[in-house]
Amino acid sequence: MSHSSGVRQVQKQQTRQALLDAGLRLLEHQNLSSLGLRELTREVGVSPAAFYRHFPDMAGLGVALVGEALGSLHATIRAVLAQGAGAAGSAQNDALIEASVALTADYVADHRPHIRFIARERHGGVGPVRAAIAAELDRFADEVAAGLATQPDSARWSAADLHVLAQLYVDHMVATAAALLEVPPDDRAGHERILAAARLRMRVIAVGRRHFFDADA
Amino acid sequence: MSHSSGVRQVQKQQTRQALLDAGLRLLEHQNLSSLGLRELTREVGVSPAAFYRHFPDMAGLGVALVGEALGSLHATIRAVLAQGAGAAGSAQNDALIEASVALTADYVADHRPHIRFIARERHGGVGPVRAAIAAELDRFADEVAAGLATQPDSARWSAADLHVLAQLYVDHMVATAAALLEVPPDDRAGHERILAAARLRMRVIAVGRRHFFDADA
DNA sequence: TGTACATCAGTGAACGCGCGTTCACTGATGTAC
DNA sequence: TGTACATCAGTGAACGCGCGTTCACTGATGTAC
Repeated sequence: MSHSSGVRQVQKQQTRQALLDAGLRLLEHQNLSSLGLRELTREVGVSPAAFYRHFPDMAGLGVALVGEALGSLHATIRAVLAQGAGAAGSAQNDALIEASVALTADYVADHRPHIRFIARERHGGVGPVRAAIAAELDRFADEVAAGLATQPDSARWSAADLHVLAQLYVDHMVATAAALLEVPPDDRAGHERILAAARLRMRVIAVGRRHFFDADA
Repeated sequence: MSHSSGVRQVQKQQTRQALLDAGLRLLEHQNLSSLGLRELTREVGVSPAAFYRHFPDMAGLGVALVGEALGSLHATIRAVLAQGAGAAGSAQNDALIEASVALTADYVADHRPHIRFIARERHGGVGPVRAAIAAELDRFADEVAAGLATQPDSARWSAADLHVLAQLYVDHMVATAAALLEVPPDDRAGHERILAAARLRMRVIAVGRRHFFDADA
């Protein structure tokens, strides 16, 4: 039988993970397209040729890093949005906004290098990586749109328009995450300034959604 | 005297411009940090060493490209915003939104490579270039904030909060420009879909601003 | 205007270097019986 | 359990190549008188 947990498989996974970890470390200050294969394997302590046992090329490693960076976020996002299901009124909305902003802040704090990588490569030069990021962000927009749809404030909204609106939320969260990266991790004041701005903008969007179909909108 | 329009100066400027033009062309499919000096000078048809007569390094060329890409936009933005000064009501707002979206669409159509470069390098690996882009976008936010301040819908807004809101407009325009780049230039349907989504999102933001201080906001 | 000297944009050769990829290999792990 | 064979992650050497930077240079343009 094919032992998926044999010693050999485990060791191979360890090397693969070491490549991903070292890649993330080296990508903190450079683009994926300027990261060298030899530079990476040197950092890990394996021979250059060993790289090819795990990835076909650097784009392959980049796509794997996208999964690592964003894959675990879907469940978390759905959980946050579920707490707002059916809720109405500005108090509930504010609670949801606060939860979203806190989620963003926590995730950036815990995954700085991953988020930096995503911000760098989102519009970067490596096609497959750009496509992988776009696909993940699209899924986020799907999830946000589904979450919005459960709220009374979305009553008169079509599914298509809610999806367009969801993209605005996602873009804004990515922009907020990128802004947080520009500030040193221990700059609490700078950090809080960015989060306060994010809350304000999200509130404007939420108010706009609620009043969008008003007579004087 | 120092002839600023002597033959020598003119020729030097021509070579400098040729470097910028070739750089922009080559950057259509790669990052600034993976653009080679020899690759660039080969494209222009000068010796590698000639590069150093014009720029200290690639980051220097990148910063010059940022100025080329965004420098001319400030006057245009101010002109568009001025047409909304003092105007109120959703009709005027829609006209202003339409003008902003049209401006974005036209600028992207006329400057695809420049905008692609900005999107790539905004969070890219080259520090001075990132800083130059951030500075230009900050100036845009200043201008948008000043434009918003002249409108009745901003009556109850503080200058600081208007500036935060202005960043949302700027981020959204950049996101729209980046989305336009993902679609082939001649795909009119895809083009129009992106612009329609941009209009919808801008209208949500505009409605949110107007009703932000309502009792039930 | 003409002449003698200064400037400086662009040249071309040279340098040492690290790159990505290939290949036959080794030896620990896995499998069959 | 023990033995003989298969698998395959990682090795290490080799390859040809293009890179960024330096340097003394050339010759057209500019300046002084």
